[in-house]
Amino acid sequence: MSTPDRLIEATQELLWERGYVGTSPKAIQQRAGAGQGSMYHHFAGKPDLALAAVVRTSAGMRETAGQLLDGPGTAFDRISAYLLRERDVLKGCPVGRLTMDPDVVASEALRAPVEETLGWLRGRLAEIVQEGLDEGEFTPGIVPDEIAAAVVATVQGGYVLARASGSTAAFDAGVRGLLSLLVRHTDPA
Amino acid sequence: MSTPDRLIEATQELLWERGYVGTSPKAIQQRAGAGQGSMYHHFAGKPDLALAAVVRTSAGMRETAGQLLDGPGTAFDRISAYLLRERDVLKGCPVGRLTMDPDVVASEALRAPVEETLGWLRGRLAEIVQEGLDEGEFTPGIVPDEIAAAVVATVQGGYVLARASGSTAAFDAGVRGLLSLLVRHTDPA
DNA sequence: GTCTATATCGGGATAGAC
DNA sequence: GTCTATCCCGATATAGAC
Repeated sequence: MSTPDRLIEATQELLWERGYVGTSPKAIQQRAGAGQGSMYHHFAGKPDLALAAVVRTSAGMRETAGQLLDGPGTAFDRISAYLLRERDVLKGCPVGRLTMDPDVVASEALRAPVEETLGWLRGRLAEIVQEGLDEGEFTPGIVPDEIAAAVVATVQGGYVLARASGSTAAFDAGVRGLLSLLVRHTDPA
Repeated sequence: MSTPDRLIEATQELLWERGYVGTSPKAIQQRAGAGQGSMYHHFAGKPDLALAAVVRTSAGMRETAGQLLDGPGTAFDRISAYLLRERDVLKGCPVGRLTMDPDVVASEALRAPVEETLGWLRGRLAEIVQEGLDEGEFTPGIVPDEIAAAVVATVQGGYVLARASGSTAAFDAGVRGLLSLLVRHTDPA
């Protein structure tokens, strides 16, 4: 792999583990096996490198989620597939995590891909809920955009509960709770 | 207010705004209007001060949430009151935020109050759901602990969505979505 | 109790040799 | 392209005067 690629990948990992504030250029260089000069040759600095990493991480998340949401089955099936997919729960969400970073939120450039990605996810989920409504799969009256927001929030908040307790149990409980509420709105006819 | 109190309060604010990694002793001193020597006289160092701050913030959150959860009304009313309470949404949760801080999660001492507080909240909500089940207010079959986890996760994840988009709308949408699913499990008889 | 001085280290980057 | 040298500043304290 090329040096820029290794630098970006190392930055992706470190942003996930330690956030923007907690990630130093030196740590990036060491993990990438690249020297100081090499890093500053390819990238303007920490913000530049972070942007490249965030963009790549965001694209990866869209790819992963998209596959599940575009998959086969009913609307409920696809939402379930997204919620129940295997995750490294205790590591949290590499995209959502960034919203707790003051420097990321303060930077229009860095926040943009985060907003886009989570916005896309909500939009895609809302479409699926709408499809379910159209098919008569859900009880009329629920609002697609609200259900979509609740689904994404449950996942993002599940990470918080899991990390607080040091166990994935809380994440699973939240997901099951949401699904148990949603399932009763399906029409098995 | 005493100097230690001002130091703790300044630390509470900074931990909320910038997290543990992003908060420096110097910043604390400046916000508290205390000198270097003064801070190190009253507290052993940054971890010690942070612990005092986290404990106090946790107690405050229990106090606030407890009042709403112990309030009047049906189980659904009290859960609604908790979800719909006024919040500084874009600031996020001062307790949940800490779970994204690697140094907090790595420290048994610092993580303990976070775990306790969120655990207490889930437990209290689960009790209320159970009361609702006992009263025949909810459709049988839902699992109190799971619903409780979903409720707390929706709030914590709602903060993430709000901060990502720079708007409180996503938080509100998620909460309304969850309530819309829950309300249909109530028995208005 | 609070102040100032001092110390060490790492963050974040630039400069110029190779 | 990559390396090493160098720079400045802030993070996180300790020491000792007042």
